Amino acid sequence: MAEKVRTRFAPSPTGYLHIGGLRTALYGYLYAKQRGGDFILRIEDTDLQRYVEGSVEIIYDTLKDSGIMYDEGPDVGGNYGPYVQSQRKDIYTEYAKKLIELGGAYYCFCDKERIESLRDENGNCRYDKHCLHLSKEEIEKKLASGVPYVIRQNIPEHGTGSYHDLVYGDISVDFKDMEDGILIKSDGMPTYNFANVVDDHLMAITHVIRGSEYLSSTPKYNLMYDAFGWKRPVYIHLPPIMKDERHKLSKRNGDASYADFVEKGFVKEAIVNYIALLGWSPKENIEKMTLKELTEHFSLDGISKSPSIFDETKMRWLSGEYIKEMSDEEFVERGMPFFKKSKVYGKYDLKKIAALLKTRIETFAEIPEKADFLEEFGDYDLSLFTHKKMKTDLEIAKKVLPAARELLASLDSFDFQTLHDELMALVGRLGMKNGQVLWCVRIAISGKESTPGGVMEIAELLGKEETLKRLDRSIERLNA
RNA sequence: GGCCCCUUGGUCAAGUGGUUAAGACACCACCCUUUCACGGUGGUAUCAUGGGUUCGAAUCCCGUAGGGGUCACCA
Repeated sequence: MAEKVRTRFAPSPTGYLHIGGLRTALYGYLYAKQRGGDFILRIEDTDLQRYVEGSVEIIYDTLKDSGIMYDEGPDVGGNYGPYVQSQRKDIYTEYAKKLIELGGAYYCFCDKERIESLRDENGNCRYDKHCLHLSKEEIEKKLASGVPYVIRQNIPEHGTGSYHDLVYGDISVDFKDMEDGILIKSDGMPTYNFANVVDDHLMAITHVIRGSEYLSSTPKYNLMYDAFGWKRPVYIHLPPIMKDERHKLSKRNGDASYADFVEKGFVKEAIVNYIALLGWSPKENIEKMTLKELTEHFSLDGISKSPSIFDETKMRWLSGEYIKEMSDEEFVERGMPFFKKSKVYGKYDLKKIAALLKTRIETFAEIPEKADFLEEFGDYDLSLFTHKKMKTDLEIAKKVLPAARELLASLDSFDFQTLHDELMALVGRLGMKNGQVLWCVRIAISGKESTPGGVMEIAELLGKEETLKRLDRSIERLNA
C-alpha cells in the first residue's frame, strides 16, 4: 500500500493571509485531497515579536470560507498535535539535544559583539564555528553558570547539498555558501529552520509545498533529515505571485487579500479558481473550475517555474461567469450585502432585478450602481434621445412619448407580456421602427443611456404609477 | 557582491528538436438584439539577446542582459 499523502500549510500569524499564501494552501489541499490524503494546518508562531493578535482567526476564517478545509489543525485537532509551534517548545529542545549528540549541531555562547566583529566588507557576517571547538568541559561550565546560548547547525565546510524539487528540478548548493544558522534561539524557541524540519517529520508530512524563497535553504534542512536518519519529504516549491514584474504581491504594499476581494464583491469561487490558475494550468485547457473540479484536474507537473502577475481583470471575468450561472434566488442571497447598500433594497422584487443584473455585472459590488436608477430619476441629458443607430432624435421623441403615455395610461395590467404586445402594436400604428419607439421610451423612463434590461422590464419593475410620472416629466422637459 | 532560480503576445499560459507557436482574459470589428449585456464569428499581438550543436531549435549547450529569491536569535 502506498504511503498516505500528507501535506501542510504552515503560515505564521503575522497579521493576514495574503493571496500567495492562500495559493500555497490551496495547492497543498488539492494535492492531498486528490490523492486521498490529509491536509494539515500548522501555526508557526515561534517569533513572538512578530505575532499579531487575531491573525490566527483570520487564517482559520479565510481557509474555511474559501473551502480549503484542513483535516488536522489547532482548532480541529488531530493525532499529531499540538499544531501550534509555541506549544511544542519541549519537543524542539529534545530534538536539538539529540542533534548535538549526532554532531549536526552545537552550543554557541558567542555574544552580539563577537558576531558583529565577523562582518565582512559587504556587511554580511558569517559565523566562524568558534564554539564548535569548545571542549566538553568548557560547554558544561558555561551551561552550568547560565551563560546565554543558542544552538547552531553544524554545516560541513566542504561538499554540496543536492536534492530534487518537483517543480524546479535538481538544485545544488555548496555547503561553503551556507552559514551555521541558529536552530534554537537564546529564548529557547526554535527558528523556522529547525522547527519546520522537526514538525514535518513528526507530523508525517510527505510533501512539502511552500514558496520558492526556501529553494536555496532546503539543503540545510536535508542535512538535518539525514543526520536524524529521517526520510526527506518530497519538495514542491512554488513561484511567487507578483503585483507587477518587479514586486511581489503583499499586503504591506496595500495589495488586496482574500477578504478584501470578497468585500469588493468578487464571487468566492472565482477568487479560488483564479489563484489556482496563477502558476498552474490544467492539461485539459479549461479555465473555469470549482474547488471540486480543481481537485480532479490538479497535477504537480502543471506548475510553472516563473513568477506570475496577478491580473484582477481576469478574476473579474471569472467572477462574472460564476454570477451568470447562479439562480436568481442565489444571486439575491449572495449579493444581499450589496443589495442592502442600494436604493432599491426593500422596495422592489430583488429576484426580478437579479434576473436583469446577472448577465451584466461581474462583481456584486456593481449592484447599487446598476440598480439605483429605479429609485433615482433626475434631469438627464435630453441629447440621449438622439441615437443614430436607432434612428431617433428629439423630434421623434416628441411624437413617440405622448402616444406611449396615452397607451400606457390605458393599460390595466402592467406585466412584461402586456407591455410587450401593446408597445409593439404601437410601433405598428405609428409606422415607425421598433428602436425608434422603444429607445425613446426607455430613455424617458430611465434617464440612462444603458440600463439592465429594456423598456418592458424596466416599466414592469417601476410599476404603472412611477412609469407614467417619469414619462410626464420627460414630455414636460422635451416641450420646455 | 556570493550563491540559487526564472525569462513564449499587455496579462495568465500550452509547448519538452520538425506545429500555420494552442487556449483564456483584455482589446478591436462584425452578426444577433428594443439599449447595455449575454451569445456567436473573426482579427491585432509573443518565443529577452548573442553565439554554438543539428538537415532542422521556443525547445539542447555556452555567454550576455533583465528580473526574482537568499545570505537574520523572520518565516
